[in-house]
Amino acid sequence: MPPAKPAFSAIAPEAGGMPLYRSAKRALLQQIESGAVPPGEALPSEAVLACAFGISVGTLRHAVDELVAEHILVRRQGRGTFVATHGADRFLFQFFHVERSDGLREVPAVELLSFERGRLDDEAIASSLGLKPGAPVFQFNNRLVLQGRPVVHDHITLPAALFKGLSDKRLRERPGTIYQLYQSEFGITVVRAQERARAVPCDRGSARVLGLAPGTPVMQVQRTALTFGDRPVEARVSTIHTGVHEYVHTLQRPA
Amino acid sequence: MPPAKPAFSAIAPEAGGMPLYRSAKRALLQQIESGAVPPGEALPSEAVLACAFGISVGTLRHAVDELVAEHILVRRQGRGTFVATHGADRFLFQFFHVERSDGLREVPAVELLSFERGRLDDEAIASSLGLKPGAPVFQFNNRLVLQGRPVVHDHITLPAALFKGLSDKRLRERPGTIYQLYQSEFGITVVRAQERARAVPCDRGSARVLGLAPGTPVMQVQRTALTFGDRPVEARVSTIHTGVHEYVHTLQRPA
DNA sequence: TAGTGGTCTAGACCACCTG
DNA sequence: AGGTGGTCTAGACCACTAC
Repeated sequence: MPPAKPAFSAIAPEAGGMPLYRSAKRALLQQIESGAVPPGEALPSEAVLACAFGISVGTLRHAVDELVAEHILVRRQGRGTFVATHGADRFLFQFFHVERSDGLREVPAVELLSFERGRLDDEAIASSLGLKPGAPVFQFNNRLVLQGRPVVHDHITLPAALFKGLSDKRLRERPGTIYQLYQSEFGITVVRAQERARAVPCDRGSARVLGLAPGTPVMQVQRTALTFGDRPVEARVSTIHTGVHEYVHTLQRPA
Repeated sequence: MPPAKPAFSAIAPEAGGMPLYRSAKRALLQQIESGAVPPGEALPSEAVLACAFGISVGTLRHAVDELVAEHILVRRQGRGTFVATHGADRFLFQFFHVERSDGLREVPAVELLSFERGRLDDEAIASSLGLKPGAPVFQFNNRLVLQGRPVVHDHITLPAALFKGLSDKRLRERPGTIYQLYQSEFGITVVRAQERARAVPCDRGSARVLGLAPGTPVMQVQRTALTFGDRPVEARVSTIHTGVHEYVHTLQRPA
């Protein structure tokens, strides 16, 4: 069954104790998650939505405000409110934190080094994805190149159940970023991620990928990428050569 | 002159093209920065403020909403709206990102290892603080201990002009976190920070502090802490032993 | 010109906290 | 009981975009 046509029905008043704007937010999220309003598409206008939900425009705006703050919706004055897409811009500012020491940022060039379908044997990855060891997964390795230098080695694990039909060909021939592929080809929108970083001596595999001597200190970042409802969809181990480039982090949003 | 009494006067309508709620936000920020409403104190009620500014309550709330999102104000239902303070809680969740691999977080025990007043000679630190090389600064070293293990070596540089009268005694005898000291003793509120991380071989100094063999891979995090208006107030180099502990980072706020 | 989101108003009632 | 912030309404006008 293809995605159902959007259906914004009146909000059930029996929602116990929950403020109306929360109910409206949940209803909007549900329609977005279900694919009834695909990424890039415009929602009905605020007036129409408020009427459909049986609430005032101000209350609806409160709900939309929160979804905009979470980068799930994007408002464009005079045009409408749109479901967010994974453009290269968003990827760069929200999910890619490596830049040159002088602050230069660019979209990395990606090379697919290996690709295989197999069964999950790493227990840490299994638990971060909420899977049992032995679950079918795709695993592949990428080399990310910035300013002509290999800087990041990514080892990525995806639950096979969520990415049916993924192949090295589709990965190689994708037009944009990996998260754009997840979204456009598999209907999976990454909305959030958690990362844990360590400094480790570079192992032989990453040393070859990055052109380093084994044992060189590198940053190892374990990322779990999450979709709506904090459901994990990707486990990634990034090995970063921080000679010329650095891992950047701003604590609290810029005003 | 001690901090002026709070003066919330009508918003100048000649503020060119700026929305009223932005003007209100600036006016609130100005009163907070100037110390007219010290950290921990309550603002006048929304009704009073709106009346003083000559705007409606809804518009005032819009301004306050943004300051709450930036952790500059805190709302407490039934009590009032307060200027944020640097409690240990806030420090832990906003500025301290080291936790044990299993997720255990705790407030670190801090030991002051050295303290001196001198002149700035590091050019990178000078530029991050917006100072000229040779400017007078305080520099000191801390060891942070978690679960009985030395985990972080901090090297901190403060502009002497902003921290007049700082001494090793006052640092050692402070009751709470360092940022609480900045706020309560020097009127400096850290609202934001930028960090750049690298993996490096541990140098001799940090190796001694952390009880490691020199050359062990460690994370080196350079932080610039900022106050209102993005003015830099602290430069810090943290050297982190990521054997048992990790550096944690969540991309985008939890819903 | 018509439709969208952006700003703003002037109320209302509720939930919570303090006295 | 009285004051606070939290929610909600039903309008208004403006700025921007598309056609």
